[in-house]
Amino acid sequence: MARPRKVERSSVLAAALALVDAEGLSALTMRRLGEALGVEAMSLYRHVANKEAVLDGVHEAVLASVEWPAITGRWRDDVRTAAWAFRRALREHPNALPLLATRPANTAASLEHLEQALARLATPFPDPRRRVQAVQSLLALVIGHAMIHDAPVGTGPDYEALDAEAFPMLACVAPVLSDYDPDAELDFALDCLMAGWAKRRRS
Amino acid sequence: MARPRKVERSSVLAAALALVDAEGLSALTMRRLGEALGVEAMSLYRHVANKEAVLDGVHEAVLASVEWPAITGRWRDDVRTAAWAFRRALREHPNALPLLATRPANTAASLEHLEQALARLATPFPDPRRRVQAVQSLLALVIGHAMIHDAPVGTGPDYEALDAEAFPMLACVAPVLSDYDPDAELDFALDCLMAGWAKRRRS
DNA sequence: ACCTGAACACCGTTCAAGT
DNA sequence: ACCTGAACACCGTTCAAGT
Repeated sequence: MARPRKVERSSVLAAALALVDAEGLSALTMRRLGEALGVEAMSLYRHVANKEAVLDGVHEAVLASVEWPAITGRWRDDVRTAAWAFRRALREHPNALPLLATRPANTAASLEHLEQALARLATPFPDPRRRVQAVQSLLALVIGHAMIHDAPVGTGPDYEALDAEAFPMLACVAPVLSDYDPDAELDFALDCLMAGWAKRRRS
Repeated sequence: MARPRKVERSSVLAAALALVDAEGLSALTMRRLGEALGVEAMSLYRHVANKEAVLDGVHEAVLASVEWPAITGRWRDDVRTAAWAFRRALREHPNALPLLATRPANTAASLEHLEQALARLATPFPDPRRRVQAVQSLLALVIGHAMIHDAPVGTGPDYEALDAEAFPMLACVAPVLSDYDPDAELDFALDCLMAGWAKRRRS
């Protein structure tokens, strides 16, 4: 592949993310990563501690790729645009999603990520505990949404052909699944969550 | 380990889940799985197509382990108890969480899972499209919540020691993080989401 | 019919050796 | 200082051979 010579930590992690995006997590091996950088696998150990550190770096790179929109002061807008910015970043790297379930959140990128999200919730949640609960709920919703909808396609279930006796509820909603819009789903979920927040605020 | 002789698909998958629970996904190898069953690795290929099929089976086993509570007809109660039943099942198998991001949802267990969740939402959401949006939001929230809170501990960030200049929002909420209750967070999120649903219903 | 041994093409990682 | 070759202990998987 490329031949950047002058290998360093940042270029190793960039190559790792590119490899994951292009061919999936299982394609990320030290040997293939070295190959992408025009270097033998063993050379990588000069720049990263081990493969775990590479995975941590990929996780961090994904979080760092979120482009946080400017804060306007209208909290509903700010929460919505921030959620979409996060969702967009995850959509760029669907193959990296499993890392969100295995990497502990103690990197600089993780902290910055949480910092940015918290900043959008200071207005509706003056109480710090509620604010943390709200920010984690919001992030959980976006992460879960990405998990459900960005899985490697494979062959999705054939909802037309399923057994209506065994799965009556699924059969009932099957017609809407043929042209289902995941983005509308997230918008709806954000609407509902924020409506609940607003209601809590008033009471 | 054990010596069940009479190896079959179901016992292979049960052993696989036990191995994942005990030592993590990376410990799940065909050789170790065979060892746990008192058999050589190659024998497993008589019962499962390949390792992918084992991972699919583990995923399915986790979904199938959800103990859906009976439906009472009070939809708020039913949604809440169902969400907690799902959350409890995920908590039993934190090491299997990454599989939720990689396995396509076309197994019998996946369909049954969705069927059960949909059944709790028929009352508040007579419209099928809204019902699907709501069910996916609910599942996304629980999945994301598990991802955020059930990660292999490692060393969480030391919120006491972080740079208050660089992360003012985190510094502000740091005091509440020392005794933070993830369960309360999910309850709060469910409250808010369902309050939003109720409001939508009225309008 | 079911299990195994040997084999192949891969892994992550170490370490002495090269420049 | 940085990279490499050879090596070790592992992988998933195939297939002919055993019982």
